[in-house]
Amino acid sequence: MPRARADDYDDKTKAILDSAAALFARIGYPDAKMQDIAKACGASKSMLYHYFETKDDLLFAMLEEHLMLLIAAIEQALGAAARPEERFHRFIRIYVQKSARARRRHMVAINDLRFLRKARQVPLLALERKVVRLIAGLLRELNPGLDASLLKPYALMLVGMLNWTETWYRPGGAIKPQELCDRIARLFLRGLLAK
Amino acid sequence: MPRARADDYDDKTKAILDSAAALFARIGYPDAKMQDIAKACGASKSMLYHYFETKDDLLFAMLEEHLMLLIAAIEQALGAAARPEERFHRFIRIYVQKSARARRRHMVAINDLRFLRKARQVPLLALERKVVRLIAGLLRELNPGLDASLLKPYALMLVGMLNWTETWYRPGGAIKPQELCDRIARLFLRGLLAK
DNA sequence: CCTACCGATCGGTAGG
DNA sequence: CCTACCGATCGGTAGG
Repeated sequence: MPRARADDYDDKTKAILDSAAALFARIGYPDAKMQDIAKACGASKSMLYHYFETKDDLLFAMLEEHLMLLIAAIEQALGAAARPEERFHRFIRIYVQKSARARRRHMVAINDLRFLRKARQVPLLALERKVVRLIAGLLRELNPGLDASLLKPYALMLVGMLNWTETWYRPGGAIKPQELCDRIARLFLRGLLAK
Repeated sequence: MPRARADDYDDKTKAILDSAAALFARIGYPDAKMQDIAKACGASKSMLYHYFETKDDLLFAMLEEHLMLLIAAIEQALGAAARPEERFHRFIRIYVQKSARARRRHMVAINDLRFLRKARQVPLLALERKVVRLIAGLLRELNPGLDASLLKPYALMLVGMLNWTETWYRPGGAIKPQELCDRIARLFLRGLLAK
């Protein structure tokens, strides 16, 4: 009979992913060595390989979990019983006002997904496209007159603006997160709806 | 009397940087080996080290040249004798409708600058900040009533939208480059100026 | 779960 | 004696 999994197996998996995400976000996936991740979470390199078969598997698990959580959060915001404008604001807040933990993972998704081999990227890119589809659907509600072929391009313009905030915006600075969300939402909405 | 530098020294330098930029843009700086760059431009690895002391020097030279050319092009577009709105459109066109060569370098600037060590990043980050300053100055002309502390955040929102196009926009697709530029410019301008 | 390693491979450099 | 390279290989380190 195989030995039961340790009680704290899932906790340790999360701890490893948190340490790795912080390291990947700071120095990037290629420069983050398994040795460094191990030290950061008080484990041995061998222990890491007990939880993840390869370094790529670790990155994949991190990004898959993050993107699925992000999609679930977006779907919840978009499913609310409210006017499209209100749901748009909710979406922006979900996307920008993430926890520090989610922000680090989002940076890794933006910067380091490309270091997975193509076959491993495919399911993650499908999740990213689902985010774009959800946004495009919301834009259609906001501006029913917009040519359908332009919904995704506009969604991607918005995603670009939002993702880029990870490179320059610091929540502790002069602009409060709520204000940033409002300004981005208003800029985009007015631009989209202007006659 | 020292032997003169080979006549084609500058040509070879450019050929190396072009091959390296294409490779960096496709697979990223860390995975692009000096050996691969050498093969791509029909040179030996030793020849590369004759032109660039280290791999980092090669990346630095590529990005410094690109950012200085970009700034020069932006300054020319902004210096034109025309209304601010017209100069804004010129700026967007400069930034989006780059040559394939410049697009590859821009992708490298976005994705791989972080793999230089901190000290080497500093002068390049200063050039990037100059781009933001130039845009912020233009936004001030477009909307003199906007709080000065918001000029750079708005400039960065625009930069995000523009830079992100490198990840999804293909010039050969359904949307012509000129149309993309017009849509981005109008979206942002209307959003910025809406009452 | 650790130390001790391996097979492979890297950026950079030697002699000529 | 210089610069411009080449073929070969170094010391060190990575993931596993």
